[in-house]
Amino acid sequence: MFQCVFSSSVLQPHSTSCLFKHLFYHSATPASQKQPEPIYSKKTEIQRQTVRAHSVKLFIFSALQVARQLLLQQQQQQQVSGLKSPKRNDKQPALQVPVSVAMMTPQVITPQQMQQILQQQVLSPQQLQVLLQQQQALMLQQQQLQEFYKKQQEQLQLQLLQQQHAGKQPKEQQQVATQQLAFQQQLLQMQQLQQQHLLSLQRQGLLTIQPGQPALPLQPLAQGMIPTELQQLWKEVTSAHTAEETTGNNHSSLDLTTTCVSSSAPSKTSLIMNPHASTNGQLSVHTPKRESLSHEEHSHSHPLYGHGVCKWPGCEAVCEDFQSFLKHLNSEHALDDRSTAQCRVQMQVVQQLELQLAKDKERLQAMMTHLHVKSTEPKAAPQPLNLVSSVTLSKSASEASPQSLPHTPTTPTAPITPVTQGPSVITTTSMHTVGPIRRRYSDKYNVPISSDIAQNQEFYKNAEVRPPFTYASLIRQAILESPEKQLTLNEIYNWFTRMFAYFRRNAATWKNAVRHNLSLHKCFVRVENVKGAVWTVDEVEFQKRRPQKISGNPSLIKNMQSSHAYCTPLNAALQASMAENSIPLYTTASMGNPTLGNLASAIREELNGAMEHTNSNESDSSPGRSPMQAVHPVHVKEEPLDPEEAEGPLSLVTTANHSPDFDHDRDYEDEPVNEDME
DNA sequence: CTTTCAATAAACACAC
DNA sequence: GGTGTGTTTATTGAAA
Repeated sequence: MFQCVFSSSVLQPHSTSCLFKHLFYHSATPASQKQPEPIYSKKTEIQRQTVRAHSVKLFIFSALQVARQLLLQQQQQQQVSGLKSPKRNDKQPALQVPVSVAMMTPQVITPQQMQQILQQQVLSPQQLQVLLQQQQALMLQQQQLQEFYKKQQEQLQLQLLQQQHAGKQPKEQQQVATQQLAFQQQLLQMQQLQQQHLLSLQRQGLLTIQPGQPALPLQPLAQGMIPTELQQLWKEVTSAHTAEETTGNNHSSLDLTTTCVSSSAPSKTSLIMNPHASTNGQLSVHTPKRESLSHEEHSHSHPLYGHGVCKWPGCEAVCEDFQSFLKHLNSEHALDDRSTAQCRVQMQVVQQLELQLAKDKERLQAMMTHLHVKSTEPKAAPQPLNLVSSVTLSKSASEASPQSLPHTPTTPTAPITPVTQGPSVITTTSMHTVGPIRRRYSDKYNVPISSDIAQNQEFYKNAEVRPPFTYASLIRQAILESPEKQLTLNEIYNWFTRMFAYFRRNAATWKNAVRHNLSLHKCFVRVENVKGAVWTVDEVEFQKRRPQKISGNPSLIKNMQSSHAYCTPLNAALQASMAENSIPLYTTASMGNPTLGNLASAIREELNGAMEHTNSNESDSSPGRSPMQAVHPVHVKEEPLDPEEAEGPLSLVTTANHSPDFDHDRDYEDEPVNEDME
């Protein structure tokens, strides 16, 4: 099947529809064949998907971490239930709330569902990042609730034992029971919240759940007790203990993220909910929790608050202190459809990833092994990595049945690694696009082109993802990567096709674009020689036009400039890159934290405005280089074809001094340019 | 809403 | 005449 990919790369369709036909012929879906989509709709779809790809990168990468946490949580939960449940079954069945079961239930989200989620493209990468943090916070909270519950149960058992022996202290016991009840209530409400999130998600169309799909969360939650029952019990108990519970320490009781876990002796206070919360059937758990976090010490640990900025997805409102943040949170991010929807998405993702985690790990391992071996392998035999094969498979699958049946995890046809049907498939599927894009691709995310290309080299080579850079940037990169800083047009072509699978199709289109850019931009200087002509880069010219095209997420830029906050947003971009491509192998730290080297390099490059990277493959990960150092002085001959521009050492009009085979895997490598030039 | 920028398409010229 | 290369213009869409 991946032959199809490569054949289509060889194919030079005159139009996108031609390509579509080609693909559709290989597709099993008659339905898709019936849709003669207009070219421009394809274009927009393509660009949507290309952008989406970056979201997906982040999405998958971060979610893996969450899934890991989830697994931990599950283990703990098993411990809890295994240890505690048998003892207490007969005594207080009403208190047998399966802690966090709802969250852990492996509700299978199909790749299609995920794809649907992702295709909505409602969330920017940054939003996803924050969302994931939010999700992690939720998980953490549940975990801690769980632990606390465990401790409460232990305490209760202890007291029950004491009572059995001494037959005293019913009050204490009741109090503990009350605490547990309250705790369970909180759990329940949390899960209700989650369910509500999911529902609103569905309502918004963020998530489409097929009828046949397993129902999502929260059914297991009430396994031992139905909500109304809990409510009733809660009312009863709280009415009995109102006095002591509502007195002083609401915060300590609710401060689950800190106190309950850290202190071995859980607060004896009640886990009472906010009074106003209990009046309303829809208790918002986070409201009391947020308030409880009003301690300064907690502010920095709040996942939605950091560096004076609200980290709610897409918000980033500045809050001077934690209190203002809380106000902001409660006012701006109330329990509405949007926030709940986002939360739901993450829940689903995490649950899916939980199932996928083991497989992905294995796959990652295989990929690492595989790619490490072939890192410098020429592409004479462009054996499609598993990535590519998965692209192809997923493409066919998704085209064949966009929504019908989930990918079954049983696709072990791949020789080395199983072709996963999870995020990676979604990634490649959603970004698998055909046809030209009329889009302004201006160095997305502010990730420097050389870094991005270097980090995602393998990915770009194998996945038909449009690099998020302009033609001008790419051409420049191609030229600068060459030893002589000059390339013939054909060599530029070859660089494009070699480095980017995306440019293995629609050759007429993008080659025209390349020529157009070469001619149009003053930064590209044509130098003639006997053999023909080569193109060079006038860096001054290039830098002149660069400030205008700084686009990307403004918040990203903003955050990147604050040295403190650069970790999160830039991280998003880097993680996005790393998660999507096959490179995490080179940066094994990527599972937890992106490599600081790359980070620093990226930041440095970005803050320096623009700097050249020559052989980005090796040099990009080496920090500590100044922009000037990056410029190549070799074989540079000042020849101000544009005299008004060639004002500095950056003028890179070079001589036609070409070393023959700087490019081993190129078709046209045997075009040594003569030394002399005119 | 306007401007700017980039992508795309296409016509044309020229050389081989 | 075909092809590759290079230039130019126009259109379109996205973003500022």
